[in-house]
Amino acid sequence: MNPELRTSRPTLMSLAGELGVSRQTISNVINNPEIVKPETRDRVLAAIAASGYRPSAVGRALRTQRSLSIALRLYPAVDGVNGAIMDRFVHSLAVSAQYKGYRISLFAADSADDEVEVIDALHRASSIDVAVLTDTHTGDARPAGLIAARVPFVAFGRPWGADGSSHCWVDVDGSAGTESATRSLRAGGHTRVGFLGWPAGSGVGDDRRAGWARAVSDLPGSSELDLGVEDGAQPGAEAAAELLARGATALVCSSDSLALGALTVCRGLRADGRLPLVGFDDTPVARALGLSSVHQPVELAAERLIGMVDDILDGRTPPEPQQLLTPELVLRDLAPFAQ
Amino acid sequence: MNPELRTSRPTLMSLAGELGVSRQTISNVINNPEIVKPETRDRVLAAIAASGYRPSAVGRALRTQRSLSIALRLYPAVDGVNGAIMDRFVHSLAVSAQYKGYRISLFAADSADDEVEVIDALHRASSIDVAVLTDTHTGDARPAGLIAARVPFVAFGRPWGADGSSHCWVDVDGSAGTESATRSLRAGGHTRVGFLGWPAGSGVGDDRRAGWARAVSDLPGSSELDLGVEDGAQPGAEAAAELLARGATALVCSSDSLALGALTVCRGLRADGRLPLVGFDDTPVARALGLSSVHQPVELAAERLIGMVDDILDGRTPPEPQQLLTPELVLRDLAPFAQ
DNA sequence: TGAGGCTTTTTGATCGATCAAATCCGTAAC
DNA sequence: GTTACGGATTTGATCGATCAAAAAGCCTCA
Repeated sequence: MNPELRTSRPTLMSLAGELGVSRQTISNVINNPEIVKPETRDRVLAAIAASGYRPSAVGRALRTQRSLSIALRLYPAVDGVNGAIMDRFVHSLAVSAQYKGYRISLFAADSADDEVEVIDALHRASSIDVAVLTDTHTGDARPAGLIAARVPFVAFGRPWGADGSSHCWVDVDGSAGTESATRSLRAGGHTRVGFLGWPAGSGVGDDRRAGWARAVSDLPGSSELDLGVEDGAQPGAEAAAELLARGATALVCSSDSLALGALTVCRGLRADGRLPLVGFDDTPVARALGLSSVHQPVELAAERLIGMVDDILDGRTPPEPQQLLTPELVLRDLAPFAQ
Repeated sequence: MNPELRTSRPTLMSLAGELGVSRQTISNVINNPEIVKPETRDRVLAAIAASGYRPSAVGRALRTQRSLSIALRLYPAVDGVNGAIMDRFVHSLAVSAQYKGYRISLFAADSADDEVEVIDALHRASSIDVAVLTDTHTGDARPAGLIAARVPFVAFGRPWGADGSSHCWVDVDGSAGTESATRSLRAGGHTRVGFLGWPAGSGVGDDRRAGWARAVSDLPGSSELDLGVEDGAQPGAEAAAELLARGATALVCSSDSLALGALTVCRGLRADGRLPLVGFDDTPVARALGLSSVHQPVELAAERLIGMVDDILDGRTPPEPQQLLTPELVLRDLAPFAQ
């Protein structure tokens, strides 16, 4: 290790020596100001400000047995337009965490099992107090794994298919988003609204499909206007063409990737500048092209998750351990250059 | 704080007691295995494995004065197609850091000054050992600020306009990327290759422009085929139209955002499936659309930066404190749906 | 004068590791 | 048979904070 870098920072002891008070008094000024005599407090605060003293997070963590760090797995950049939603989430989480005095500690993993293993290892090493799971899916083994390892955690995403009350989570109601998108298209006069989604079986995908289905349940023949394909622009374009051939005049998609693909095919459907096409996730591409999309309130989700973390670590039971947030439909006119 | 969560993890002391050896012996097995008698070592290793013991990162950090944490500022998700490059970088950094035993600690900031302040505070609190700067630009005050605060750091990006040897950095040679893109278009027969970039003045933008300029310096009249506009698809489309009007038959762009805008305008220039149009950053959108682009080796950059961090913290002088990496041109045929 | 009850401050112990130095032990040399 | 040596292991001190409890200071009142 490099000794040159060991800039001798002030410590409770060094500050106490200079000030002629005990270390505990300074500690109290920081953690329990109300029990210190006002004059003493002011004198100490001035000295703290002058010296630039900051309590060592390490010393504190050792004594209190709290690292105030939150583990978050970073997935490899996905090969598609989506994933941008995760950027926003990670940033929001960093902001909320910082605000409440926590730090986000990143890690990478090769698989779900590996993820649990890494989290467990970080936790056993007291590097982190708690983990945040993202991208929950049907048959997700991570919650059970973490419970077995006794690592506290919260999830961004419902425990699809499993018991929803076994742990804390926040999720966005995707079906509300697609339902709102579908009804908006119907309000525009469309009676043949198709759904361009993923193959049945994924929790998120089925949920988004369900919202569309609710909104078209009174329209006969709608079940033919439902296609499930792999995510991506090319599959989206092909499936969109098929849906139009079956008579659809408007489309709701499970992702902006699919919508991007559908864009070209749907150009003919344009009324005014707006396309009867709605994507999902409100990614930068959708904004750039002027594509309508469903916007997830990830900032809010992050804030709620950090609130739960705070409750858990302080020994409180989160008042609302499971929260479903409502997304917002963003309607846009196609960008001039894309028309 | 919640006492229920204090699962009493094994410690050096508890393990030592059960095994009948001293704590230091176990410590040695972990940190200096070669000085421990093989039989003892095996016995200790078995006990470590059985108990699931992991050295407390906190205890270790307190003693060694090294947190093994690296600060990284997370920018708000930018409103554009770009920024995706940062995703890849952050992920790569997490991977490389983890591999070398470091952790990435995220934080958010409102401004450059705030960023320096937060980093300094984290450093004074011993939460981090070192910081990684990204998005360096002309007139960047952060390096000087961190040097003044005596916080070690490395940068992803050159110190544009400033002394390049004052600190460690890794950057990608943007001009080599645009030059290669331009030469590739010329090899395809084009003699009127335009450059669609940003207004002069930004280090990154001027560098990318310079690469194009080098590659067309022998073609008279090329200087008219250079436009600088704000980043974005709409400005890109408008500027592309103007360049074509001036006689350009091929375009090299400073970003995939600009290229996305140019895409529509350039459709007529297509020869076979490939467009004489090259973007920059190789973002997911470019891949989705089948747009040629310049790919930055961010994984390598991250690896090199972590290597430098490792050198700095261990008191070594990095053998190559400033590194310029070469990007790679990725040529693609337009996706069928986008044609 | 000094005992009692506050408020305010200080002292001792502890969290879990590593460094540095001391001790232990078996073997070889004189 | 004692000394010296080198490998293996153990002991004491320390990193920087907080908790818990003791001590000190101050005012009141008998």
